[in-house]
Amino acid sequence: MNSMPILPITIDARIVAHHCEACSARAISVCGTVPTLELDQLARIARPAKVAALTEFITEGEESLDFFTISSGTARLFKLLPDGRRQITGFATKGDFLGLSLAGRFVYSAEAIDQVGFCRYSRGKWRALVALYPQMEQFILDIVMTELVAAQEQMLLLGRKTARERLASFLIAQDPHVKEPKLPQRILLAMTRNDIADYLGLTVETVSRTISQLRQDAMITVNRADRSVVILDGIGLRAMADGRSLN
Amino acid sequence: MNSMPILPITIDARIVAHHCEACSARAISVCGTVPTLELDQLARIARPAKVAALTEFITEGEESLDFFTISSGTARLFKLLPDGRRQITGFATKGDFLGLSLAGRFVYSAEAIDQVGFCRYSRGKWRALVALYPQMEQFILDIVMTELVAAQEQMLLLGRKTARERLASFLIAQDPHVKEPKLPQRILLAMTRNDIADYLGLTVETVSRTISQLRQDAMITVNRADRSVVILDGIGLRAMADGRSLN
DNA sequence: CGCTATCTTGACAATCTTCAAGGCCTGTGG
DNA sequence: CCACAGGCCTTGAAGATTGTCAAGATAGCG
Repeated sequence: MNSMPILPITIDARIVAHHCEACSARAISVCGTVPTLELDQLARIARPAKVAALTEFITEGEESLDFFTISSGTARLFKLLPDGRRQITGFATKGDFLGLSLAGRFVYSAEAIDQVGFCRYSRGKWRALVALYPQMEQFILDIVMTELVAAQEQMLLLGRKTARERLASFLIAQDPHVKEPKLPQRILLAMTRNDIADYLGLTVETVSRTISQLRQDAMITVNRADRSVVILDGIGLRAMADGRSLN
Repeated sequence: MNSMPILPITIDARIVAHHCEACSARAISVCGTVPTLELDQLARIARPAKVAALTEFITEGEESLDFFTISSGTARLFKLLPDGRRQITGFATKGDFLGLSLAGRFVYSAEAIDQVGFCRYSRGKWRALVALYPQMEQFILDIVMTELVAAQEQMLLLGRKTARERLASFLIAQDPHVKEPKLPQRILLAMTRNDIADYLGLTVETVSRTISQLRQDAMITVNRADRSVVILDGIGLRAMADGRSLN
């Protein structure tokens, strides 16, 4: 299936490894499982790239030759129906690992929301690397399991939550300080209202109206200029997200 | 974390292995990755059990001490909201592997629909076995990835498909002969209309009405006595499921 | 400074839900 | 063997949440 040997190349490893060593995504990505000393192995097969906003770099149904790890920016992952209905299955940011496939074909598309930096890896060469560093497989299993847990949570949201509950769930999940529901937290949203709608199984109008409601209820404030949201009532929003709210 | 050694027990392995060797689920389950000759290793840690219909054998949020493999019957996997709203995330049958957990707690509940047979495995002993048979980890990764693909497909269904499209998708997925859309196919449903509703993000009434519609449109026939459905127009149903149908 | 994207808001429509009642099937007991 | 009880399923009528269509507001960009 794969042919290129990854070992017998004899250029200076320190130079090759440089872009991986310096990569700020490494600490939180699969790349972190490769020991620093052997990072040149990874760097040799990583093909870094940068794409502009709105570039589709993974297309559902196409042959899945590569894996991707995101190093900067935000991408939306989505599935389409023939008439254009879109379901966003998730957003990918720094450190995320993309390229789930079935029978050699990608199962979703990925599009850059803003400028996105990523590394491509040929699946064949990647497999050879995983064989060398078994801890990578364990790490990937953890990633996939975490994603599966998130996917099931999203099924609950899409199948059973109201528009308000969906928005509350979404906003809380965007909050990087999820753990401490203290102080007002400011969230910067990379995605448009339309993206949020397609992620939550709603329309743009419903998203907009619901956000306005939450603002009127003094649970959040919104700044359209920089697409930021401040959570005023984290406790209340959390209760609403969990379906514990009265209305 | 785990302590019990799994190797030094000296009773006749052929006897211990018996219930695994004879198990009809082994061919399609993780258990199949353990070589037949070493099946006693697996049999020694497998704790077979049988539960009656409506027994909840996994509870969301409880400590996840065990894994499960289903050997017979059908179980529903679900998540609940505090007010009782339920989302069924999947159905498990012979060969399926259960017990996804996060931070040591189950992320969904599982309940027997009819009489369900399964094997329990302590997570600690299981890990020791996986260490011995690395192909098990690969197999588990494949399972989890397949489930993730299915979960994302279900997100598309829950977020963007109409009631008719949901029912069509569900019925097609139940058809064991999915590959060949020929001849009328008979499907035996283990679950109630209520289960189907909670799986598709609808109400019982909508499920019932939509099934009636499909019957009037001569796409299926339904037998309430044995809970069977016959697919008359597989092509049309498939088109509807994929969102290619006109109405 | 106007052009275009995105977002917001309003009025109306539709799908799906809710509430209610009746029918079907099974199993149990007289 | 038949009657009755209890699930489960189906159907109807009314209601509500969300979607659709349309127009206006705001902000970024040349």
